[in-house]
Amino acid sequence: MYKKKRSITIQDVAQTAGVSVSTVSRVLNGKVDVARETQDRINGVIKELGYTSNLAARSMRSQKKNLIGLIMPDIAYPFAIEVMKGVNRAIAESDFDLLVYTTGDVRKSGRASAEQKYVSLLTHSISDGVIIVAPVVAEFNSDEPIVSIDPVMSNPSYPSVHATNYQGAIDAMEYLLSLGHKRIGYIGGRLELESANRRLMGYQDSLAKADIPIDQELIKSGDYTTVSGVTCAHQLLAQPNRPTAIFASNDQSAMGVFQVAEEMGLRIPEDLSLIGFDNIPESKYLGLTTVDQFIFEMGYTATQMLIKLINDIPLNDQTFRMQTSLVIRSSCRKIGG
Amino acid sequence: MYKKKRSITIQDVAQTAGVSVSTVSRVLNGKVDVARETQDRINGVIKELGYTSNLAARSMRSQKKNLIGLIMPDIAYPFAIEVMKGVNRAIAESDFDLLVYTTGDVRKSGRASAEQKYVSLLTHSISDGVIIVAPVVAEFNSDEPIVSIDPVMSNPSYPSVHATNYQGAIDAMEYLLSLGHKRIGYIGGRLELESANRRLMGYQDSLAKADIPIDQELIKSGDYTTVSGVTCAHQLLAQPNRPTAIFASNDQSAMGVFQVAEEMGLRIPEDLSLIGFDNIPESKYLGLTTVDQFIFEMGYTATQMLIKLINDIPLNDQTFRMQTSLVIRSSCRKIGG
DNA sequence: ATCATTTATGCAACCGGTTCCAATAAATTT
DNA sequence: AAATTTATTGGAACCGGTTGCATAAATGAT
Repeated sequence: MYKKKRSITIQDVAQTAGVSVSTVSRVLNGKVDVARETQDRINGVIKELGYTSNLAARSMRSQKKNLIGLIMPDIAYPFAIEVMKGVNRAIAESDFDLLVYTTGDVRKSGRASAEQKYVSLLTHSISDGVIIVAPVVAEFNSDEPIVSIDPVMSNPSYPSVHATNYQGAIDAMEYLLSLGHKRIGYIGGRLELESANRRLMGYQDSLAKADIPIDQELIKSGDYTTVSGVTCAHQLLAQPNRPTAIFASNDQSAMGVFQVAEEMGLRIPEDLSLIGFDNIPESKYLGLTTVDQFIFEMGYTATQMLIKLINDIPLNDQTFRMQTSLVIRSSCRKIGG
Repeated sequence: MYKKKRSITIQDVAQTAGVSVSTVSRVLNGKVDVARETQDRINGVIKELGYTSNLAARSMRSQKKNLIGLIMPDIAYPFAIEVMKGVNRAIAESDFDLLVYTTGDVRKSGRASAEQKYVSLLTHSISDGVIIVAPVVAEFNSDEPIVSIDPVMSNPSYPSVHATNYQGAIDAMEYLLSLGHKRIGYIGGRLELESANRRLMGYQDSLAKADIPIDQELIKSGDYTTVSGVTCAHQLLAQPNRPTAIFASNDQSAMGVFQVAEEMGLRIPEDLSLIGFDNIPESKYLGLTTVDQFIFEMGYTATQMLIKLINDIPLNDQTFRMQTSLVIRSSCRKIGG
């Protein structure tokens, strides 16, 4: 039913207006060398026929598309949403429009291989540049600017913005330590991501510095989801000598801990201190003490960097390190206090 | 710096593999009539060169793009985000990928005129179909399927899904009325949207049915934002004979009421009952009693409808009415109770 | 009145693919 | 061995635009 209806092309406009296709193209692109009179006639026809240009065809020849692409495997989790909001803000302030590309599910696409596909999908077709969230490949062969958020490695070949994950973890741990905690459980994130590694390192180094031996039983590896938070929390809290505090490597997994604690009748912070990482909006309501990594700002900054690249303005820094900051709420308490 | 690098095209592949462009195209599209041996060689070259096809060029000729477009003027408010999540879910379950298009700000685009532009932008270029959120125009000239969410009119020319806004408002009001409230303030939404009108109607009709005269002083018109909620709440609560309850036509404006109440030292629900509409995630944390309109499900359903249209499966109903449901939390109380 | 410019427009190539059709070679049939 | 069929492959038109170049008409200069 839909396939038959052919849409109105520039040819139709040209024919109706009695001019050549090139002339129509010129008025569409605001070129000056077309007679006023002709312009008006063509514009009239365009309106009358309801013509709109075909993006695909256009972007195949012309340079500027005024479109920025944002690639994320999944857009339904808080981190992604915050990034989007930041990008959205920067977009709103610019001439560019935004195209968010997603497959809806990480698993739907075999990561690495798919990633390159998506990049070029948007890249040399449709947009002027691309922001990619949590990419896992080291290098893209793309003819367009790319900025990444939270990349695999600390120093990828493309510009990137990421939080000071290591320092953030140190801050979280020193806070817990300062409250007198000695048995601190850790719920890790997706280890293929640099952020997860850095946070884990921060956890371990803090312990070492405080002369507390590392107990492997206290380190559980999750994948940044609430579900994995639940699993890990169970493992952690079922132990006979259970930890007095848990450092969840992101807020989503911390939410899992909240759930398990409630199930088990453990009060937070009375019976268990909990600290997260990210500071997603929900954390405010839950009173979760966490490390703010300013996700919104990361999205905003990445977009600004990308726009600079598109306009051939050199970047001050290839990688922007977003300073994290501990936000203390009510999920931690002095031990025995 | 970026402009020079030409990306790898099908021509390059063909040349390197020593075959014609058409042959490469065939193996790319999995056509059977190519010799095994040739296929392997070409696939090798493709991998070696890191070739990926140009979406724009491809979609210009071929039918199926396996891409769905979602158009929203702004993606940074809760309603939009919930819709996206729903769409995301349906996408994840399907063969399709998703392209979300936004200008980042309603004001950046002159609505109506721009709207058509965006639709055709995605429509006859790149995607197989489009979902458009809160469109204001009555008809689109598009050669592709369209489904709208929360359209201007109750019966637009295109398929749509929207909540039972009128009934939802009635439910909210009857609840308030049943608690003994007689002076009920109303904070309206964007009146160009059908949803805002229907809810207002529900408010008025409920009052009429309960034989309570309508006081224009109690009806303030906002625009669905928290900011406007604040403004309206001020106007409502500054009155000498202030309302004992407020019905905010969406949760975001209800959040504005929370703020103002706190400022004025009014406790909710002790001093003021408050009810919202939408049931956005934040409402749970705020304990806001509200009318759930299942935004996630609307996005999910719209996507399923669209996929049906794309596959030429007829729809049971042109317009899907999502049943609303009152969710009672802790922001309302019996008057004098 | 003639020649040089300028202005307005059309022609045709091109962007990177897809697809129909024809051509060639190999395999089968008679 | 000739005729027919089948399996591969290349050629070329086409999708809907943009753009450099050529041409024609109009204007200005001499």
